[in-house]
Amino acid sequence: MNKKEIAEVLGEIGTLLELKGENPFKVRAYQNGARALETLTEKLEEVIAEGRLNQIKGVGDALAKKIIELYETGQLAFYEKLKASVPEGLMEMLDIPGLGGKKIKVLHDKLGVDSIESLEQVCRAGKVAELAGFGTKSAEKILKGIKNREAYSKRHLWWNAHEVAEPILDGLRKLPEVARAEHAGSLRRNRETVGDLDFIAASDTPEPIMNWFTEQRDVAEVTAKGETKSSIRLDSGLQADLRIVPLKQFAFALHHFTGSKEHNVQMRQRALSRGLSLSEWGLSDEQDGSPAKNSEGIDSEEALFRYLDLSFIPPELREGLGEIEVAENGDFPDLVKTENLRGCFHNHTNASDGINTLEEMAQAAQSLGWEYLGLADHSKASFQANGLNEERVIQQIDDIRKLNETGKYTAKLFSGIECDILTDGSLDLSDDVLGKLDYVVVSIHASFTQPKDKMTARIIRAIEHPSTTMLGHLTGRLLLAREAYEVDVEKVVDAAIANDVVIEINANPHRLDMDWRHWRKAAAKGLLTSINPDAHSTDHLEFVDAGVRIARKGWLSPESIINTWPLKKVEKFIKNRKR
DNA sequence: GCCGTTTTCGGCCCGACTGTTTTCAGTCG
Repeated sequence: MNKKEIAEVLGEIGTLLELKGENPFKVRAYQNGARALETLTEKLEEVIAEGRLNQIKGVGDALAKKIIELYETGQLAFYEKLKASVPEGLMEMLDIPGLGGKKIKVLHDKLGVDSIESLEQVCRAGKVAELAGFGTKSAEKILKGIKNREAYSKRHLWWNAHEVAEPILDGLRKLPEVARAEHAGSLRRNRETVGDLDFIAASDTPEPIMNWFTEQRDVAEVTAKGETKSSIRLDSGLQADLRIVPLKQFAFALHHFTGSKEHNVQMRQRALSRGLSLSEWGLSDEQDGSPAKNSEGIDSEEALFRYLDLSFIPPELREGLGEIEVAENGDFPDLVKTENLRGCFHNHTNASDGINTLEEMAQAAQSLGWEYLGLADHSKASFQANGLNEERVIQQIDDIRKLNETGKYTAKLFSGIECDILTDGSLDLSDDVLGKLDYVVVSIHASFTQPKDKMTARIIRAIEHPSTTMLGHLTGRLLLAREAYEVDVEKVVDAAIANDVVIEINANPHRLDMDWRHWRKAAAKGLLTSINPDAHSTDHLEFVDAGVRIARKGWLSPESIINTWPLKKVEKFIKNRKR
C-alpha cells in the first residue's frame, strides 16, 4: 500500500473509533497520524527502511507498527476487526448535522440503528425523542439532516462560494453598526473547494447585525443564533457563519477563524510554550487568565504574529505545513499577484471549441492590459472539440502572423496548440507542424484509466518531445466531479525540469491543476509554471485570478511564473525551448 | 495513541451554541 492509501486507512480507523465511543484523544492520534503521512515529503519506503517512522511527529510506536503492516501486506488485522464490528451505515450518519460519534453510538446501542434508513424509521416512530439526551427537536433535526444530506455535505468550488460570499461581506460592511468585516475560513485561505462560509465582524452592538444576517434573502434556515455567533443555511445548501466580536478582539477572531485548524493548533502550542493561552478572544496568561503583557495593542494579524516573534504569514499559507518554522526565521517569498501577469498561454478560439474569435480574444487581452496572449486550440484527436488538423494549424499560424503584422492590437499573439498526448505518449500532430508553432502545450484528453506507471511514462514521453513547451492540466481532475488520473507527480516534475518544460497551473476553477500541494517543493527544485485560464471565451480570461490564488497557496513568486515575465524575456524563453 | 526543560503519567487548543437538562454533554469549527 502506498502513503496515501495508508493515510486513508488510518483516518478511517479514527472515524471508526469515534463511532465506538473511544477516547477522543486516541481518535485524534489516528487522524494526526493520517495527516502526518499525507504531508510526509520523503519516500515512505526509505523512512521505513531506515527505521525512522516513529521519528515523524504524530507517529509513535503503535502507529508505526500498523503503518509497516499496511505497507508490507496491504492489510491490517486490527483495522479489519474494527471495521467488522461497526455497521457500515454508521459511517455515513456522521454527515448528518448534530450527530457525532457519541450520539450515533447511543442510537445504535439503544435502538439498534445501523443505517440511515433505520434511523429515519425510529425518528418517525418517535423512539428517538424518548431517549435520554435526545428530544423532539433532535429527532426533527435528524430528519431534516437526512432529507438534505446531499446538499449539506457537499463542498463548493472556491469560485462559486466566492460569488455567494462577496455580496454578504459587502452587506455587512455597509451596516452602520459594523466597524470592520472580513471573510475567514477556507475561502480566505484560497482552498480549491470550500465547505462553508465564515464572516467576522467587529461591533459593540451585535443584535441588529445578527438580525440582518439571519433575515437575508436566500436564507433557507437559521441553525444557530446567539450574541457572538449565528449560522444560516442558504438555499444552495451552503452554510454561512457570522461571528461578531468587539473591535479589540477582531484581529484574534480573524486569525482564529481563518485557521486552518492545524495552523491554529501550532500557534496555540507556540503561545503555550511562552506561558500564554491563545484564543479568538486574545492572549492571556496561562496560569491566572490575566491579559498577556502588552497584548492590548494587538490590532492586526501582523501585530499578533509579531508578538509571537513571527513574520506575517499570508492567510493562504496557513495550512500547518511548515509556515510557522519559516516565519520564525524570516520572511516569505514575495507571493505573486494578479497584477503581475502580463499574458497567458492556454486559450481557445472558435477554431476549436471556444466561442470567441481570434480578434475578440486579442481585444480582451488588450483590455486586461496584457502584453501578450497565447492561443492554443485543440488538436485533431480531440474530435469532440473540433480539434485542428495540420492544415488548419498552418492556416491559424498564418492568421495570427497577419493579425500581429496589422498592429491592430497591442497584445502580441503567440501561435500555439493544445496538442493531445496520444495513448502511447506520442503527439497528435506531425513534428514538422509542431516545429512551426511558437509553443506547444501537451495535454491528455482520452484514455484516463491507464495504470499509474504507464500513464507516467506516457506523459514523460510527451514532455521529452523537442517541441513541447508546457504540460497542460497534469492530472485531468475536475474538482468535485472527476478524480485525477493515476500519475507519479514527482517523476513528471523531475522530467519537466530536466527537459526545460513548464507545467501549467490550469486556472479553470474546476481544475486548479497541478495541485497547490506540490508547488513549493517543485519550484524549489527549479520547475517553472504558467498560470493559464484554459479560456474558452473572453470572459474566462478572468480565471487567471483563481490560478494566482492557487500559485500563492503553492508559495510561488513571480520569478517561477513565466507569464509574469516581460514580452522580450518570454519570447526568448519559448524560442530557446525549441530544440 | 502521542508526547516530554512539569519526561513514563497525565495531560492533550479553546470556546460558542443547542437541546436537554436544571448544571451540562455533545457537536462544531
